Amino acid sequence: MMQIPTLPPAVVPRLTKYLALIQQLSSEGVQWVSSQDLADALGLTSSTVRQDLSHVDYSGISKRGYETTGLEKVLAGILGADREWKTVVIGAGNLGMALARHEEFLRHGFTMCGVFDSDEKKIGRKVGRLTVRGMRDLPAFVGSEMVQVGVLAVPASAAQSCADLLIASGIKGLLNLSLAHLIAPRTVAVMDSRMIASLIELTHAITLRQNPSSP
Amino acid sequence: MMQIPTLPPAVVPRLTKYLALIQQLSSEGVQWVSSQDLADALGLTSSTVRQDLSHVDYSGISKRGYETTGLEKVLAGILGADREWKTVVIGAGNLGMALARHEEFLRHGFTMCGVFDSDEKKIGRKVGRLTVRGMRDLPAFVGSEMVQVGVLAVPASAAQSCADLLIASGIKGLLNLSLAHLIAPRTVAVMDSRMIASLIELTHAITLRQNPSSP
DNA sequence: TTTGAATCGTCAATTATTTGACAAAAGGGG
DNA sequence: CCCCTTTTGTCAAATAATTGACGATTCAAA
Repeated sequence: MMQIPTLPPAVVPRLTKYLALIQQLSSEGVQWVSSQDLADALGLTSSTVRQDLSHVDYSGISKRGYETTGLEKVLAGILGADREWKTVVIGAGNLGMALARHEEFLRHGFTMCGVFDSDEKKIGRKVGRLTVRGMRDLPAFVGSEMVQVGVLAVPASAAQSCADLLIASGIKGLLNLSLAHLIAPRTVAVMDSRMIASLIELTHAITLRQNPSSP
Repeated sequence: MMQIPTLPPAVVPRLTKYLALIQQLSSEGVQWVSSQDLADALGLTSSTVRQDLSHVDYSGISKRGYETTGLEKVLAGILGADREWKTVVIGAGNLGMALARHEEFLRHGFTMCGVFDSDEKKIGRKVGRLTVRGMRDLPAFVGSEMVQVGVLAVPASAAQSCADLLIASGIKGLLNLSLAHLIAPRTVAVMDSRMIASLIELTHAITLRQNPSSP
């Protein structure tokens, strides 16, 4: 079985950046990429890139760098980006509906197989080739369809209760798009991708830059 | 003028979490919150919370903790969450349209004042009370409306060129929702909130948890 | 074949972050 | 009023992340 050593937490987000960039490069026909190339493109030092890639079971070659196709394959394997992931969206508001139709997800291996909402009025609506279902159907659906990933596109106030239902249904991982902090057992992975929080960090950064005491 | 000392990078994302939680608590009528309360709710240690808040010009009181309304105000000031931010969305696909209508943005002070797309066929479509405009109108619009924030909801391949146009138009900050890495001058703040990248980190975490060598 | 330049892998030094510890402050009960 | 408990603010220790340095390797050109 393939080795998957635990990586330092700071490394994982950068591996996703390397993978994204290398996928682009290899699709453009680039065959070799050096740690310096990656660093320049991503605003890092080449030392950081080499240190990160030392955690990965793939060797570069002096004077050439890393072969894009090989490194792409290894990174995708470590990150799980070489598999299909059955995914449901919770919340059929503007955001949830848009995500259910977002082709980018499919392109990266996330197969949207259901959209759920607690609002009776939304049940039955069409979203692309899917139909909005009620929350009460969720546990059976996740169980029978072997859904692994749930995307929470619900208001912060509903996020924890939706998460609890998904967890009880046997979901493996949650992507939280709400501003709420989710509590989950260690057996379930949770990642936050909170646009509002990012926007607030952004306005902090803007304020700093406009302030004379900034660096 | 208000002090805005530069904060350690690791602290800022946590301040947004404290703010979100305290806003919820104070709306529920909670008047005092201790570092331990915050830590428990967010999965941190109370030491980290106190260390973080020591960067902030606001004192707690022994035996009580921090007053929610006061701390909320100070955090909001530091993070820029007490102001209005004129915002445009670039990209009128599923995601861009959904974001333009997302009430959560407005509720947090981000006033959507324009949606832009390079696709001629999309120009003129209605998005709530807004109308999709062409990219060529963007520079004049950003300038005359004093738009400060741009949200990039375009494919990775178009992200950098859209960013360049926004930067040339005088935008102050960018929220990048694409998988691409953006390059910008230091005068323009950039934050990434890449759902696909988060999903890939999530599948890595799921894979780890299913692997016997995991912690 | 030898030399020179580019680039890797790794180690050690530096810098940053998180944690634990505790004196001082504040409130409440006797 | 004094003591006991809770909780802050801060310091120093422990841990983690990043960077710089350099020998080893590889390729290409002389």
